[in-house]
Amino acid sequence: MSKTDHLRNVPIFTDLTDSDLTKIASKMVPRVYEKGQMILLEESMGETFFIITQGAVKVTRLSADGREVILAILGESDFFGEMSLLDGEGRSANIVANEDAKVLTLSRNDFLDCLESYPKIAIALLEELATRLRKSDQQIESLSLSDSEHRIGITLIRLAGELGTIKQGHVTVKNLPYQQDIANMAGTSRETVSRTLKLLEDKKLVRRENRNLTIYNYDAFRQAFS
Amino acid sequence: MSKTDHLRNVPIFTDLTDSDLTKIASKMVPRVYEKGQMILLEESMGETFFIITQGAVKVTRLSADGREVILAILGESDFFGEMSLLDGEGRSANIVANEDAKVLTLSRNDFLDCLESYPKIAIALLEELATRLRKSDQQIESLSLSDSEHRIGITLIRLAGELGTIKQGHVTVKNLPYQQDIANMAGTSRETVSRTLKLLEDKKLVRRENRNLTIYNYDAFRQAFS
DNA sequence: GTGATTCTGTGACATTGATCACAGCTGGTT
DNA sequence: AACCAGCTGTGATCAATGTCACAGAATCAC
Repeated sequence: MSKTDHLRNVPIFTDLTDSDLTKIASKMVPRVYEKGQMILLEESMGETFFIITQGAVKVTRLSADGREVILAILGESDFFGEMSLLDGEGRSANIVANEDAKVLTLSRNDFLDCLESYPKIAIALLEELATRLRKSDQQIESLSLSDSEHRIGITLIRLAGELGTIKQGHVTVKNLPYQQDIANMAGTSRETVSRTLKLLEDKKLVRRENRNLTIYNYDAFRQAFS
Repeated sequence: MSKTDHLRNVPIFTDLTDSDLTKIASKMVPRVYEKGQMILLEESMGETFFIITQGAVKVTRLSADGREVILAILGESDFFGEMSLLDGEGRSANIVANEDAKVLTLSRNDFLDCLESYPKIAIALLEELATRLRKSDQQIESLSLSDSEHRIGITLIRLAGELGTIKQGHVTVKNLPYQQDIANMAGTSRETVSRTLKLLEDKKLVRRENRNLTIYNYDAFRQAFS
């Protein structure tokens, strides 16, 4: 797939004409990362905008004593790095390649030029940030009010939305993240995730085989946990 | 103060000329709310953009069983309502007047027109949303990793930032919110807030008298809790 | 000022879920 | 096949904190 084709799939660029896309694509520089490699470090100054063309990354924050919170897992056609370009603050999160990943990058100036030249991009980006803010608010609610079973359920829903494929009402997440990562997303411990997954399986809400997880009745599951 | 004067203080409008401001101001309709009055209900469709000219509001989400999370307390020159205008989803939060409040409102269409006509507004708004997202991420981290004492400390810092006044290194928050509200911001219980405030007072980190709270050494306090 | 209402302080108790410890699996490598 | 590393399952323990109960303050309304 050409750079331009990749850009077409990115929500904030969908409104543009092919010639505009090509113009932007010409400014983007591809990069490749291996699984586990750090893409961006907290504290460093943000100077680049990234679009994922292949693979997945995780967005994390680390506490002083090394514990990790996973804020999001991003996949193909998702983008990141826009935050510090927009408000000029330093990075607030680390980005690590969760699998081998390819990205396209845009420099700070080119990114800001895009925003000025194509108001539609700015508006689409506003839309995207609004959606993310909404998800964050949900996350804050669930961390504040829910017990671990619910938080893990909500996390599975998030994962299903990001990584799953729907087939006649049930969703399958292939290559489920490790329990430790699920725990870091749900704000709980690895052991609790282990126990809770078994519990959900006993309740016939999900099935696991190998590294895949199936939510039997996605709608009912969402009903029950949100 | 005239409508135009109020607008000038709002971050997303600061880059505009007086004549532009006046044009926008002419489209804004003032409204008044009494303390405790509901301004926006979750689930209703978002059709209005609000700017606070006086007083304060709280942004909350409610769980099924009636418990409340306070996502933010907004004061003069803050705005809200933009989220569902941007992404077209329903409201995700309730807004309640926390004290008697005056606001200016702008209809959905006028708001979107503004964004199209004045790209600077869109960019300033992007900046603001990026900042909010950053705060949400911090909040998620602290809910995931910190114990109740730290979460309450961080909440006091938030309140100091929103409502406090700095004077030679120590910050005073006049009219501290009720402990129940602090608890709902910090994701803990009212009783724990009571005990923790006393603890912080015993440690000589804060002082309380009447409804005011003083953080003795704001910088050190932030150091200790973030 | 008196009473009513709402907020705050504090002890006792119950419960959730973190942590520790270790055994069992699984998948990749030589 | 044998090994190793990293992931997962599971019991035991225990601390943090939510919940309940009630008394004492503060504030409000008349």
